[in-house]
Parts: sequence; C-alpha cells; structure tokens
Amino acid sequence: MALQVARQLLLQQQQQQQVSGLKSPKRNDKQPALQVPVSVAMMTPQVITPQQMQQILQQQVLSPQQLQVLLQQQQALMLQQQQLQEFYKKQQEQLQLQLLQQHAGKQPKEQQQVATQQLAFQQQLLQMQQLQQQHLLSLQRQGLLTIQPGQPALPLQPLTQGMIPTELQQLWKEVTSAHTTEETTGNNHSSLDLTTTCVSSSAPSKTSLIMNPHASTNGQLSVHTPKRESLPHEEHPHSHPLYGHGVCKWPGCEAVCEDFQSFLKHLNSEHALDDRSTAQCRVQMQVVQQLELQLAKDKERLQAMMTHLHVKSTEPKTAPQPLNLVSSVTLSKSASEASPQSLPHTPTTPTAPITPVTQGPSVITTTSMHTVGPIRRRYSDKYNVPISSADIAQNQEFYKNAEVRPPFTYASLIRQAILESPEKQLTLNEIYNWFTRMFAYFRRNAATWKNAVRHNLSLHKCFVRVENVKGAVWTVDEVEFQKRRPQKISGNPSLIKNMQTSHAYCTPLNAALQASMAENSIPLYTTASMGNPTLGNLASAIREELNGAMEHTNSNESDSSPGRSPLQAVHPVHVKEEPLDPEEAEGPLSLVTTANHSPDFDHDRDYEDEPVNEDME
DNA sequence: CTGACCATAAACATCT
DNA sequence: TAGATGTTTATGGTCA
Repeated sequence: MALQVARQLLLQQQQQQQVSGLKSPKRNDKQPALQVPVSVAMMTPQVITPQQMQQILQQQVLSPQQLQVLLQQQQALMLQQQQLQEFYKKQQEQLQLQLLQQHAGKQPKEQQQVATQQLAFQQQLLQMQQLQQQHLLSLQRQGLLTIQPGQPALPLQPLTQGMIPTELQQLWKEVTSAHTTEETTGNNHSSLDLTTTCVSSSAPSKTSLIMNPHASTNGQLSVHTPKRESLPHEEHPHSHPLYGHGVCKWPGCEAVCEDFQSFLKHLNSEHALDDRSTAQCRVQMQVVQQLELQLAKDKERLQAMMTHLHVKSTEPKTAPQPLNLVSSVTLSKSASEASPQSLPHTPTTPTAPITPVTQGPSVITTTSMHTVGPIRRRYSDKYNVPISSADIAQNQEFYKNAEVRPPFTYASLIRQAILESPEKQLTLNEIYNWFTRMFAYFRRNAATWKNAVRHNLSLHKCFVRVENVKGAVWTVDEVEFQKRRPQKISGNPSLIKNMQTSHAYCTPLNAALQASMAENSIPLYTTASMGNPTLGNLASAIREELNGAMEHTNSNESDSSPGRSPLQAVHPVHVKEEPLDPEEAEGPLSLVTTANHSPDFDHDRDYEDEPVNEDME
C-alpha cells in the first residue's frame, strides 16, 4: 500500500517535472508558456510530498522496535485520554445525579456535600490533567512533541499530527505483523525493552523514546542516504552513515556486522524497502517534523535573545550563534542601532548613499528568509566580524530599515524574491519591488541596481524568462542555481567549520551538507515564525538545497543520485543557450524544481498590494 | 597567475 | 517618443 502511494506521488512529481520543463525558450517563442500547475503544492500540508516520500523511501530511520514503541506510546496516550474522558463522564453523571437529588431534597447540607464533591472532582480532574501534562512534557523533552504556546495542553495532541490514531494503530498492526512481534501486550503501556535505554519518564506510561536527537537527525534531513537495495558502497566502504564500529547504526538495531559486506547484507535483508519500512518512515517523518518545529521555536527564542542583547549593547560581538551562515559579510556587527555611517559600506558602490537610519530592528518578524544563496564577499569583508545566520534572519528587519548592503549576490536575492512569491515567478517590476521592500539599501540608486538585476536575470541561466499572458515573468531554474554553488562552498571553510561545531541538531551531517545549508540559510533554521503546515515544504526545500549541493560537492555518484532514478531523465529545457553540462542529465533535477508552496503560505502576496514607492534617486 | 564569480556600467534592441 | 524590459559586452575586484 505504502509503496503504491509512493509511486503515485512520484508519478505526480514526474508529471509536474515534465510540465515545468516546458518553460518557453528564451526568445522568438512567443507562445504563452504553460504555467506550472501547482498540483503538488496543492496538497495539504500534512500529506507527504513526493520529495518527502522519496526521501523517506531512501531513509530507513526508524527501527521496528522504535516504531512499536512509538505506536504503543500513542496508544497509551489515547488510552489515557479515554480514561480521562470516561472518568470525567462518570463524574458528571454522578454530579447530575446528586444535583437531582439535591433538587429533590433542597437541603443545604447536601448542597455543601455536593460542593465538596465537586471540589474533589475538580481536583481529581486537575490531577489527571497534570499527569497528562507531565507526560506531554516528557515527550516534549525528548523532542517528540511540541506544544504550541497557545495550545492547551490537555486535549492530547496526537503525537504525530498528520496521523490519526486509528491510522497509527493500523500502522502498528502492519508493522507488528510484518516484523517479529516483540510481545506487544496490546494496549498495555508496559515499556518495551528498548524504552529502557532512554530517560525514563515519570509519567506512568511509555514516552521514553529511543530517539535521541542524534538518532533522529542522523544524516536524515539530507539526501545523502544510501539507496536501499543493492547500492554498492564499495567506493566508501566505511562512510556509510548506518554503519559504524562494526554495528548497524540503524536506530534501534545495533546488529553486529563483522564487516561492511555483512552489514550491507544485513541492511538489505533487515531494512529493506517494504511496507514496514515505509510505515516506519512515515512515523519518523512526523517525529522529525516535530523536532523541526521544536528547532524553529528554539531558533525563535534565540533570535529574541539576540535581539535583546543587540539592543542592550553595541558590542561588536557576534554572539553565540548556532549557525554561522555568513562568515564574511559587510555588515556591521551591532547592526541594530549603529548608524549607517559606522557601517562599512562596500567600496564597490561609491555612490552608495549614507543616510542615518534611526530605526533599529524593532521586532523580529523573520519572514521566511528562504534560501539565500551565495553570500557576497567583497573587498573589506574579510575585515569584518562574521555574522551569524541568526543575524541574517534577525537582520531581515534590519535590512528593511537600514541602508546596509545585504551580503548576498544579486542572483541570490533575485532567486529569493522569486521563490518567496506564491507562484514562484515574478515580473521584473515585482522583483524590483521586492528589493526595495526588503532592503532599504535598494531604495536608492535604482538605476544602478536595477540594471544589475536585469543584468543578472539575463546573464544567469538559472533565471528563466517565461512568457505570460500578461507579459513575462521570471522563474528560477533550481538546477542551474545549484550548479553555481559548489565554488562558494569550497570558498568558505570557516563556514563549514562553524556549522559543524555549532549545529547541535545536525551534527551528523557531513561538512558539505552543512556548508550548503549554511550557504543557503536554510529556511528551517531562519524561519522562526513558520507554522507546522509549512514544515514539510520547507523540509523538502532543504532537501532540494542539499540535493544540489551534494550532487556537486560529491562528484562521485555514490549515494545520493540513484535514489531518484525514476526521474533522472527529466530536466527542464534550457532557454539560455549554453552547452548542457553532462552532469545535468543525471543531476538532482528530479527533486529540485518541484519545490512546492503550501497554499496557505501566501504571505508574500502582499508584495503586489504594497506599492513600493520605487523611488528616490 | 589564472579562472571563476561577481558588481557595475553601458550600449543596444525590443516592446509598450 | 519615452520609458520599461532584455541582452550583451567590457572592466575591474576578490578569491581559491
């Protein structure tokens, strides 16, 4: 079943890919280009996107035991909730009964009794609630569950938002039947042996999940995962992320494998692609989403903290940032209230105006600073203190107000603008507007930077002009964009290093991945305000980013590419006549151009509404 | 030193 | 015709 779903999704993706490949040729082709249908984007956020599914299919992240535990926990939670409800119901009945009696008798003494009973009941209820909250907390502590701030803790939030309990149960059944059942005692919340390997929670049931952050993120946001069957790892006999120290590192497995060959055998036999694995992955995906959400929240907190600190002091320090996405940037450290005069303006813009900007980055609203590409390193950059990713996100607001040159290339910014648009396409004028809207810097010298924008649009083949009914819009060819980055990555070792040392959630990611993440300021980590629905999309966007980077940084085909085989042949038609790179044929294209937008992620629509006074000179 | 990348400037063409 | 939109070339700086 799951396989069928996966295939279907892949098919969808493929179709979309094909359509997206019909971008109109650059010139002399006045045919109105087909607008890419956003079929995938229309999917509900909870639905697994093709990318995700594919990703999932490539990753076997959850062991049967883990899945079992998860499901058991879920069941236990449900049971608990059920019990609570029953309890509540009984109490209500009792109360009603008593109230009836009371009405009949009308005796004050009885009233008192009832009152005390009510009190007792409420206390009991409270206890139960506390118990559950405790439980939830423990879940949360383990990164499995994220309680929304405004969300009442009591109505038990399903462990996995996208999966209804019955579905989970079904999954559980499937899994247990498919796999060697470990004496699962049904609804009993007795912990499995595996659960004991974790911090046991004080809650009366389960919740000790075998998933530590490491396990859950063990190379998994990435594409860099082994293809499941018969993928030879001979090239990198010891680099398999699931194999280490003679042990299968499949979460919860820990099977001892003498050598790599036996490990492969084990991997293929025990963790093959089947319904069970798929189910595991689905669950795991939900778990990961929760983790991501958690991360986003922490990120937000961090930003708030940093904002606070920035406001407090003009100390040119970069703060303990978890992500150092931009290692060299022409941004003054304490950008906030430092007047632009103190900012190192890029010498390349002699005409760059210097006007005092009084307003600092008031509030951190952190719009989804999607994936800003290569950072712009120029001139005096190296003399500046590196800033962090948090700074970038944080400075979104800053850039809006201060006339500081954004440390990104025009190409990156253009791409950013386009990707942020609902349709992933913008007219030239809309791009202009985005620039002026998002960056105070671009509210001046319009002639200069607009020319630069046009120049970039024309020059880079990653930007595709699409004839529209109303005119022409510009879109981004992700594949092409990805191609441009490797140099950047290699160019910033410090960046990589920072990533490696500081990013707790992604420690297992290899340097290239991290670097690429850094390069693109992965939305996930810079988007504090995003909601859960967009997680999937963002995550897929990340994977896309990583895809591209991996393809290029790891020129050896090895792991990543084979998994996407079904779509390898499909690639967009190129409009800027340049010789097709050979790698293009087998590139990461299968996933890249299908970045989908959540339908409700249309906040960028206001770009049009908001006529930027496009302006002063 | 070289090549890749980038920004800037500008000439030119085409479209509205 | 003017301005917007695209394309192309030239030049110079940075970096690995």
